Amino acid sequence: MARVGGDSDSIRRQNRGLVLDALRRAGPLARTKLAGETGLSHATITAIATDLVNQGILTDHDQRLTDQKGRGRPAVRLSHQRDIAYSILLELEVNRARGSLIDYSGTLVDRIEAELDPTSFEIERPARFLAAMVRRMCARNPGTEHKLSIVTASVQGIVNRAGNGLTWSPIPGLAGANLGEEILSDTGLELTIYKRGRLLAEGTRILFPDLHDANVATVFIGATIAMGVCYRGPATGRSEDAGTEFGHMVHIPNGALCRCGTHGCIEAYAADYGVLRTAYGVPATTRPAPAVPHTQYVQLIEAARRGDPGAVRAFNVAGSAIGYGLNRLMTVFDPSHIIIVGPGAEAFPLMKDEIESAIAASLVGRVNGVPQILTHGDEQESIFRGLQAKALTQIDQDLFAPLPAQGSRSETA
Amino acid sequence: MARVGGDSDSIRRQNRGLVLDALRRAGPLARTKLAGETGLSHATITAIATDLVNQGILTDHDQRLTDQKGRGRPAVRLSHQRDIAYSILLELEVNRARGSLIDYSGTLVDRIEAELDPTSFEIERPARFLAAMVRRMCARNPGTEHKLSIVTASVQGIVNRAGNGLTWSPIPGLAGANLGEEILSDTGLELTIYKRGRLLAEGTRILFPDLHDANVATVFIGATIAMGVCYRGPATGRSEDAGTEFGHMVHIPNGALCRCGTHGCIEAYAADYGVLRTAYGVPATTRPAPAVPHTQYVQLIEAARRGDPGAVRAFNVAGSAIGYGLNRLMTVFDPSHIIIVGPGAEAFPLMKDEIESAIAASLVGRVNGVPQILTHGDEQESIFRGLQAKALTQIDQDLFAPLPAQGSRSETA
DNA sequence: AGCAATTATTTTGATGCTCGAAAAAAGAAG
DNA sequence: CTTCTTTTTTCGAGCATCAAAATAATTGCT
Repeated sequence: MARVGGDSDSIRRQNRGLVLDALRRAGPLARTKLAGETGLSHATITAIATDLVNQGILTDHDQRLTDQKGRGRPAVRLSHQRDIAYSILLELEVNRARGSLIDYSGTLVDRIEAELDPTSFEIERPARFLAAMVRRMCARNPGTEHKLSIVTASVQGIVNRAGNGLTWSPIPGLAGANLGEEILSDTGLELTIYKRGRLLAEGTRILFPDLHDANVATVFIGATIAMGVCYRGPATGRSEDAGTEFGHMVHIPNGALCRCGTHGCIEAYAADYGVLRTAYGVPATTRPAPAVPHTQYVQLIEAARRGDPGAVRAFNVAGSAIGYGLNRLMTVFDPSHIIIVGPGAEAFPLMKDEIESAIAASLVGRVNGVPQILTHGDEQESIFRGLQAKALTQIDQDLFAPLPAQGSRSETA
Repeated sequence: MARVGGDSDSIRRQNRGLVLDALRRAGPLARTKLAGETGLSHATITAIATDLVNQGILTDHDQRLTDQKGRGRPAVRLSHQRDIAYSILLELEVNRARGSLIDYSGTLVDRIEAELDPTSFEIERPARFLAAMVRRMCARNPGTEHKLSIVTASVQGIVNRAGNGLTWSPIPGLAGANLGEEILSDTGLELTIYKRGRLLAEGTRILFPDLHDANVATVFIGATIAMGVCYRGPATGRSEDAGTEFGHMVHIPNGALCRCGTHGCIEAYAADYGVLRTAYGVPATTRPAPAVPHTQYVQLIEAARRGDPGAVRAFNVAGSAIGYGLNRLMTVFDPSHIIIVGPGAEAFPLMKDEIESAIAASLVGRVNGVPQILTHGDEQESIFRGLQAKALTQIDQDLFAPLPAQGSRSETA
């Protein structure tokens, strides 16, 4: 029952967090700028910076180089000490896996890519597969293995309450496994799992800096339909982000068959396989193909642009499914902006009218207006950025949380 | 851009908030218990308590009375000083308005009830009507007017971004008015507006203490359909609550006509007027009646219990609308519990099967299971409790935020 | 009645973090 | 070589917390 009482320790953590966070967002900064950015006094910044530099978390080495213009003592810019910590980012998707080793500044150090097929995780348990990836990257980059503080993964599916595994996933063989514990016992490393849609939202927002303070829903349209939301609390000022199962919101009860086995999901109408099914008049009860070649989807977009009636109709149906989904979402979360990412961004003009009219057919859409809709094709970049931001923030917190100061053993001896 | 840096002031506020909050939740407590409850040290509790008692916010007068059993120095219990502040709670609904004057301990001091009809706010501007209510209660309770620190209101409809008015409301004549500013300029009092569904959720959760740490969706079923959610952040530990426009989520595109003017809203199938329309075979395009007598709704429940086919079917349709709404909600917010409040709680057994099968027809429902569904008939109590909790918490924060200590003017003189 | 035991609260001294103001540092300009 | 400007550090307080010791207020026992 005991609540956490604030003490001078929590405030130190908070202010150090502020400093590290400001450096993440704005790049290398001089102490004076940091004071302005964080709202702390110069004296405090000096104290914190000295501490962090002594601990090897920050460095002010050779940062005085550039844009020294006017007179006065030149500013020394602080930046993250790149080699104090490393992190591995794992991206899992239906047909590919990618591992990235980044340093504490966020710079990519090494990368492994692998193809997956439906049997991959029958042959080798997912945790073993990922552990092998981690080990291989450590081996290729000597000196990193002891400084590897965190492993994060992007996954598709429904994450369990504990956050260490999946209760369902479109990736065959991935669900059920308690990835977190298995990897921990295998490699000794903590794994943090994030839903892909959530990272997509977080990462895309980073790419649209103007939307930093906005409520945004990010929709991925491609082989699946996914969504994440970024919410900025009006009173608390706190920013939260979350993944959703938007793609599996029921659009039409007992409707078209979805890959997940349910009937009538938005995905079954708006993902690539759904659009193709509609376009070619394949019965909506037909089991979806495992994967649609990218070129086929692009060709369909071309056909619709040329006015091919079947293709046009297929994108109208998809737009309507997405639009009604957004219409329904808006009763719970009313975003000021919607961003469409992934291959479907190309097809947005073909779906725009249907989406907007479906939104306008709801009370909230009518009263608050249709949110502004933006597009961004490259979803891989978003996911990587999101994962990177999550990992680095978590390292920041881990690093300054447990350190009492330097020279703590002289006290106990 | 400047962030808020933590300082000793913020930590004082936080810890005082902890103390006041613990007393709200657990009633009068001795300093020792308070230390255990808040996690603060005894020394700190003494300092804070002394301060708050000196400021007249808390009192330890005559609280030693009861359950003194064992030996040792008897505990002195602290409680809120009842007459240091008062608050007025306004509840606005389609056909009634209620004002309650409560003291700082939350005790009801006075109450005014009034009936509303569709022309009420044509005759008198809503803000004037409410201001008159406030003034009348102050006049009837001498000594309160200078101690009235806050006015809160429960409203139905869509609250604007600024949070001081409504952009739409089912209460005729209420939307558009900038209630907050009008009341401020009329009475000099700050008005805080809360969506009724949100209070319903917050208040109902207070009535189910076991659900304090759960994610709950509270659905009101009656003359309208409303919903609020209480979310407990897994990582942050922060608890948030929010209102939704669940009742106006589109169930069937271009479906039955809703009171809001849109077609196909859940409300149009599941609110009292919707159920009656279905039961008596009235065309779904018929304009809804302004109000349904409570007895008529109860009679329909009775009829369905007896097995009357039209009535049974009407509740099945309603259950299906609500169930698919929950099904869709769960893609965005996955509650562990659902609470049904209001007149419709009585009809829950008639809708249970439809609701649960609709939830089970979604991926999330299938994978994570159907949430536990509870009922609670009295929605008035929930709203009052929610409003009370909001008002008192806000007073707590206002009271200890701006006070630098006592005797601050001797410094400046 | 008087003293020991027990539990609640307050006092005391120390710690840790912040802040404002003043001082020191590091060049640029003249 | 001196003066000016801007950045960074130092210094002395202020303030809220905590642990431990002291004090207060009762009950129970002799």
